[in-house]
Amino acid sequence: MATIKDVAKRAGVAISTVSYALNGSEKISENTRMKVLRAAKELNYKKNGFASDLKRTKTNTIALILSDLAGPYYSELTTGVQEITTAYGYDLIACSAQGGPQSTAVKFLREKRVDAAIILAHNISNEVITDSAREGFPIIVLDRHVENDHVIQIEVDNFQGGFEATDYLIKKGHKEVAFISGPANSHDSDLRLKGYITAMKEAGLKSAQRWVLHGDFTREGGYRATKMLILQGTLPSAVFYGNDEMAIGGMQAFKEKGIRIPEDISVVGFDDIELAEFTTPPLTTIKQPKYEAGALAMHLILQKLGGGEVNSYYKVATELIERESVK
Amino acid sequence: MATIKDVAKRAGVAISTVSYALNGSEKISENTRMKVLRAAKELNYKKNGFASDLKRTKTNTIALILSDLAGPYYSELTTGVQEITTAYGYDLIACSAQGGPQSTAVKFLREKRVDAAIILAHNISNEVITDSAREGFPIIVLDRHVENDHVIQIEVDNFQGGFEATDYLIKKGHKEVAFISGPANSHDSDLRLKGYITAMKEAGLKSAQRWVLHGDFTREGGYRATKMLILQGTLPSAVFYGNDEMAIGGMQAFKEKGIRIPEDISVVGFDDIELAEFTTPPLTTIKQPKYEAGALAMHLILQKLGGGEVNSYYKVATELIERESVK
DNA sequence: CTGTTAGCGCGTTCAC
DNA sequence: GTGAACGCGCTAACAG
Repeated sequence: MATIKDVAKRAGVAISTVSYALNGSEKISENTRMKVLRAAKELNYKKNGFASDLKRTKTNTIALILSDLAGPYYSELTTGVQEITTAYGYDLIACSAQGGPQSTAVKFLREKRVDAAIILAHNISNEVITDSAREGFPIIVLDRHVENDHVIQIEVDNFQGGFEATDYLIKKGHKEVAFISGPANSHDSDLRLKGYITAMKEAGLKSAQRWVLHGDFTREGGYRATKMLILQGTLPSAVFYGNDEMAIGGMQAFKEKGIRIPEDISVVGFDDIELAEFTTPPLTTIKQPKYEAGALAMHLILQKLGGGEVNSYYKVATELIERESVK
Repeated sequence: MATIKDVAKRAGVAISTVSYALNGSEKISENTRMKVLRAAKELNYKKNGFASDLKRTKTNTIALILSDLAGPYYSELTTGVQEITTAYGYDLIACSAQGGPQSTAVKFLREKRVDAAIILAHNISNEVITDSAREGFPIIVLDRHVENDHVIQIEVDNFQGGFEATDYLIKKGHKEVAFISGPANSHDSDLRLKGYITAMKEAGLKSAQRWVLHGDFTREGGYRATKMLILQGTLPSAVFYGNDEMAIGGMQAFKEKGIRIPEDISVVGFDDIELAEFTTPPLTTIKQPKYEAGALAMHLILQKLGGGEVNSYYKVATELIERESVK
């Protein structure tokens, strides 16, 4: 691998001259620049990215940290982030938090391999985050709660979403609405549940214990929870699933028992994943404004990186997407 | 940010001692090690990733280059890559080739910011690839053709897949089969088309010009091509779409015209994307062995990195997934 | 065995 | 346009 030194030698100039010429500085004559460019080409010279990052103490790249590179993939969020990133000449890499403290994500965070990070991963500990957070290294966390001066939080309004879904069902005439929750430690699921309970209460309805079941945000979990619901004998008239994946699993369970949606039971999900549009029937759900969240995250990063001040907490609103799974 | 120097000072030892202690060298007494570790902790010391990469001239990370981080996302492929990567202690990052020569992907490739790369992006030029390829920097390209000694190719057997799909339709009794192609410059689409033509020919059937339509691998493109097909007046009895996205668009077009699948017309796709299972009716398609391709790619990289020799071309077989869109 | 010195790796940038 | 310091961590060689 040719280094800048080789180029300098070949072009017959100083190393610094090569650096200036290659980086488009004004102080180099057109003539010398050509010489340098030619030499670089002949040697197939490529600069070593680290060396330059090391010197600049800036990498110009932002990390998007996901719990698992292999999805479930938030393509809208990524789009939001990506558009802003490229518009401002930053680079974006995605890395996985799979593998705990050994994961790529943690390594990049700790070792300052990027200028800023957007974290959308529940499988990375708060400790790692607070530990890496510091002045001049903006970290944005999505949908989680981290107490730290240098961490900025963006949260989807899960409470409102839960409320909205339940309220919609109630307005449609449903009086007995079940809720299938996410995993026990999920902050999101908790808030959706609170929204559900509040809506029920405000409508003067009871959210009976036996109609709040436990799922885990997976299709399989939704399927199992729904089986249990069916086993209980009497069915509610509607089910609000904590997310779409579980709703899909649940619909599968109903289908197997010959329970029709929405004729026999109504179903609402949460997230509005791409699949939601393609289930039979298409799933009514609460859309998370992922694109907006992503774009906002990048905007905040740019502001911080530019030395500006921003708030440390943002909440983005959900939206009800009416399809055909509710009667 | 504390550096190794600060830690040395605080622990009252030399810089090299700190380095040895932190990297688990034998030559440091337990006592000193503790002192160093404590000092590092107190200062919240994190090593600077670049400095060490620079010295080692090795990053221990592999890049997965995608045409667009925001998908269409090959989650199975990623899984294949990811599993091997983590099993061997390498880091994996995904980056986008969106933005041409300015893209993150190109930068990482040229500037040697990773130890190896897997490229699954048609929007990156062959020139960039051959230009970056060199001894000791394994590059694997998926589903594309690059002439270079240092580039390893893995290709799905698109010809066989195209043949298989068409042959299946023929065996089901279809005599008039249309094909909707991908974009004009797509090598993949070309081979699928060749497979289609060969199957038709072998069965003694004509692949009439008007039944080979042009699409672009998008849902929208499939929709438009299908509209055109319908406009032509007489319908074939089956359509083989160059990929699933187009098939989904096409099914939409048929539905709008009241043409039933599979009663009135049969449909086969290609890829077996996740959605294929959820369309109405579920889509019969050709599955690409993405997981295997990803795992193979990583295995080859590890071998090359370990100094081994590998072939420069691999072909992986497709598989027909029968669902309900064919009569 | 412990710790130190010195120099490397490569590009950037300041002072001349 | 140039020389040299610098960024930061790693490691060989050497002294204690």
